[in-house]
Amino acid sequence: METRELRYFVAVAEELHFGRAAERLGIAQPPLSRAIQQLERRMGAALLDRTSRGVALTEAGSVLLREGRAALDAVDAADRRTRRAAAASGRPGVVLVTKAGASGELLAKLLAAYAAEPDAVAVDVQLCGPGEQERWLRDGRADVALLHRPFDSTTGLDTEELSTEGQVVVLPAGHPFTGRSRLRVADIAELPGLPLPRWPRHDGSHSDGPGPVVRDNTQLLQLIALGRAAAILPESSRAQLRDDLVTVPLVDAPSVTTLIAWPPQSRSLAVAGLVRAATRL
Amino acid sequence: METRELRYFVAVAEELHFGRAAERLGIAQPPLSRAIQQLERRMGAALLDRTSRGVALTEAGSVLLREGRAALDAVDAADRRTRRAAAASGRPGVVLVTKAGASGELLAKLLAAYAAEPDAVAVDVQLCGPGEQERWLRDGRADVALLHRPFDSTTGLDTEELSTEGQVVVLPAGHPFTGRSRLRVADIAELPGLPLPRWPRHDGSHSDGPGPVVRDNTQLLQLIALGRAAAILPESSRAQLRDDLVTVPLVDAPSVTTLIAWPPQSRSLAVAGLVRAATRL
DNA sequence: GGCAGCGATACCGCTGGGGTATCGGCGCAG
DNA sequence: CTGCGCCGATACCCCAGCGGTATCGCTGCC
Repeated sequence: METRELRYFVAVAEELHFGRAAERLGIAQPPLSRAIQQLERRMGAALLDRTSRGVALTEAGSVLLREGRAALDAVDAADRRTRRAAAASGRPGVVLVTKAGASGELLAKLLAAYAAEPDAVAVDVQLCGPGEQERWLRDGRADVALLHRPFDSTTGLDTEELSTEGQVVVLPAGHPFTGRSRLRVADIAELPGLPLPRWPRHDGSHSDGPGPVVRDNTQLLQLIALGRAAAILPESSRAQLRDDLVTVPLVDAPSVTTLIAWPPQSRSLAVAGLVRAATRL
Repeated sequence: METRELRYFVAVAEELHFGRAAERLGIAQPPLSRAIQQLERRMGAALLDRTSRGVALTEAGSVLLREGRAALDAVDAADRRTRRAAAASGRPGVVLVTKAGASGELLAKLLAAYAAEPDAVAVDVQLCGPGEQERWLRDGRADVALLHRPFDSTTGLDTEELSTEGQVVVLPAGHPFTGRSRLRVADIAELPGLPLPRWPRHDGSHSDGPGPVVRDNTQLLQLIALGRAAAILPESSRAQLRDDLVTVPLVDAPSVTTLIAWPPQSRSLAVAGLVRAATRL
């Protein structure tokens, strides 16, 4: 199976429409139809159910969609990491990715501790959207990541736990609850007029609910300051809050664990050094 | 990057010889030279150092070898799992792989417990050589495996611990040590005339040493019975020993943990059921 | 019944992958 | 030092197959 065929199939399986998939791939529709037919013939299996009004995945097709995405990520990773190894030949570097606005203090300490090691190399810090770190590791854009359990999935990655912390409720200054010394999750559910915000899912859609839609942390904090929302964040994010916001510990919220993670087949000395520095913090 | 190019490169990188690689790939040598040159041009990086007497990997080349193998495994996995999904359409099955001659009793209990579940599907049990389970999971030949820490690597797999046991020394009946109630690792080192056997490595080579070379368990047990070797095995393997062999507990050997493992992106209900049954044992 | 949307088919041109023959460089035996 | 053998690169040819345009056949809908 060639990666070209896989890319074509994944495009059709995602769009469920040959025309749109062809456009996305930058080719005409007939060659795409032919390529998928040929793939099905070679696999000896129907991957798509064609009706005259569109396309649906068969059971085998949905297996190939899931496995094919993973395979394409692995191929992309091979490509990117090879190019990086070639470009950085001589003075290698390592790419660390983390969610914007999380674990800032810990990251600073980690970078300082690692830089003090004798064989330290340059660390390129990249920020990405929530939940994207795993993808960055799997497709080779990054070599090592900081993740946060239970928000990020760690399946298929090697990890080391770094720290655990509780969560706090973030409220606008002056809110009646700001006098409390502690809150419970049940209290939040009925926070008068302060719904929790809704983040976009990976596909761009949103869950139903009353909360305002936010895209980044600045929006979130602004909405809280305006008295339109509340939020639940890890304790450590208090350091970055504007002073018109108040936090109250949330005693029964799940605690947040920060982990350092890397792709399992990584044999890089630099990644090993970072992990060592991180566990010694 | 196409899988064809990757397969070509991996072949050359493994053989370090264009002629042999071409033969292995079933093509002539000149197209192979051209394909590798084209790959290097497209990657913008030298992957091989050619001398007139052979070939060596550059730094970027060894990165591509490691990452490329992983990518090809992922592509193979997509292919195999799709074919299996298509072939088994309607009544799905699941492939479990384990080392021959290990954890037999536990496996039997697991299969019985799983078969008793309401939505159980057929389980195809495959046996493979030591240390090969990980590969079977990664390239799609199997869906779930029984592994043994610390012998098998679990990097890149999701796992659940099932049981932990000590190890015993296996001796021929009549050996002076068979009277002992316990032994230490230091005692084994100087077992008079009974060296530990040597297993072949993945590449077919052997470590140096006095022990006889063995390829499977039957050979091993026969050699022990003949008084030519001793072995260290997990306690549970006592059940399968011939009665001309005697075991003595080894009190300071690392304990052996049996785990159930599956590929991280697995979303199969059957695998989930097996894992559930296993953890409930 | 006509039309619009969608995937399949027919046909064509040309890129590029694979083959054979041969070259050029280097280590080595004599 | 010279001739030979080994190895990868180059030259050149052929055709499989990919991509393009034009069109068909089916189906749901106004």
